Order: sequence, then structure tokens, then C-alpha cells
Amino acid sequence: MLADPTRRAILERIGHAPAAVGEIAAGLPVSRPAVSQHLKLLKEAGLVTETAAGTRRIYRIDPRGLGAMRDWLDQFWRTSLDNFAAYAEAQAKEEEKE
Amino acid sequence: MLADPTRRAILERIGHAPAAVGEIAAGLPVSRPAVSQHLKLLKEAGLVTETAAGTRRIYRIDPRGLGAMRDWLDQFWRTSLDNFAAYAEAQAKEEEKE
DNA sequence: CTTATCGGTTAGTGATGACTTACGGTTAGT
DNA sequence: ACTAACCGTAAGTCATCACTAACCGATAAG
Repeated sequence: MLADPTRRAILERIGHAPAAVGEIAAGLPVSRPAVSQHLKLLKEAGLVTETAAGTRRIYRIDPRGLGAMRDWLDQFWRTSLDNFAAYAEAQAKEEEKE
Repeated sequence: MLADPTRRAILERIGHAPAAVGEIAAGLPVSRPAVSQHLKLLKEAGLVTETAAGTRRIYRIDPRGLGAMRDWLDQFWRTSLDNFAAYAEAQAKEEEKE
């Protein structure tokens, strides 16, 4: 998902300020349909929302999706730290025996 | 990077407890060399550390790399929220004019 | 109604990358 | 030394995905 550089660029672009598809594509070395396809995936992933404004579609960051991803990583980070600490402690006791 | 399911599975595996390559591969539907290749990338990405133990190589989560990634996402999340709020406010003032 | 702008969709192509098989190197045990 | 266990690497294959070109629908302006 966030592996693609173009997709990250798009996210940072509309993370800075909401923008239409054409505007985003103008600042990137790819065509407009490519951006459109990325936005479709980002919308399905819940990272982006779309609002119609005339013929233009304004895309914005969806704080909920981004927050959820943050929470997930945060959770994983914490449990990993806990297990890391637990193992370090167990290791210390093991060496104490010898 | 974290786009690949196998890679996420490996991370969660050794996030739970340190493990050798063969042990990790045994719990996954892929071959041992595949796991080895993933671990190479994860090590280069700073998400994992390797320690030799006889013929076995024990892999662990590297809290620094994982924390860095967490911080990056956290930073991005916060600035996006700020810009989101700023635009909402500007929008409110704009409507106030009309 | 006609024209222009804006954007989503489809089909096809090229590149990236995940995987397996085969091989070689290193350490532990006998 | 010989054998076995464990692992990294190289080469090749196959699927996935990002991209472009072409097309069509919808809205705005004249």
C-alpha cells in the first residue's frame, strides 16, 4: 500500500492541502489516470475521502483511516517492546543461574 | 515493505518471540529461502537484528527501526490533522462571508 | 444544443518482486 | 575426517502491479 512512491507522494500532497485529481497529477511525473487509479485504492483503503465540486473531485486525507493505521502500528510496536523486555529479563535470569 | 503478507507474518512472528529461520519458515506456507530473503530485506530496513547461535541465526525485532517508522507515521498523521483543521477553519470563515 | 473541461474506466504492456530449486559454506556431533 | 543440520546466495519463473493510451460519461459555459 504505502510501498509505492507515487502513492506516498499523493498522500503527502493532499495531506498538505486538499486537491483535485488534475492538480495532483500536474505535480507528479505520471499521467492523470494513474493518479486516479491510486486515489481509487486509497479511497477503498479508507485513507482518503472524495467530495464532488462541479466537474472536479476534491480529495482529502481521511483522519479516521490514517489514525487507524497509526493505532495498529502503535499497538504492534508496544507489544513487541513488551516481549522484547520480557525476553531480556528472562535472559538475565538465565545467565544468573550459570 | 509492509505491503507483503508474508513479511508482516514474519514480523509478527518474531515480534512475539525471537526465532531462527527454520522455525519461522515452518509456520508459514513458503520455503525457507523465501523467509531468508525477506529477513535480509527486513535487516537492511533496520526492522530486525540477527545474532548467530551455533549454526542457527536468531532474528529479533529491532525496536529502533520499528520506533522510527512509528514516529514517521505519527508525525505525518499529526501534520495532516493540523492542515485538516486549518482548512476546516478557513472554510468556515469563507462561508461566513457569503 | 454545442463545446470544453474534468475525471473514472478499460485494455494492454513493461517492470518489479515474491517464490522455488539447486548449490555452497559454516558449525556441531561422532 | 565424515556426516548432518542450518542457513545464505544465485538463477530462473511466474504473478502482481504501476503506467499509458484510448474511450466514455458528467457538468459548466457560450
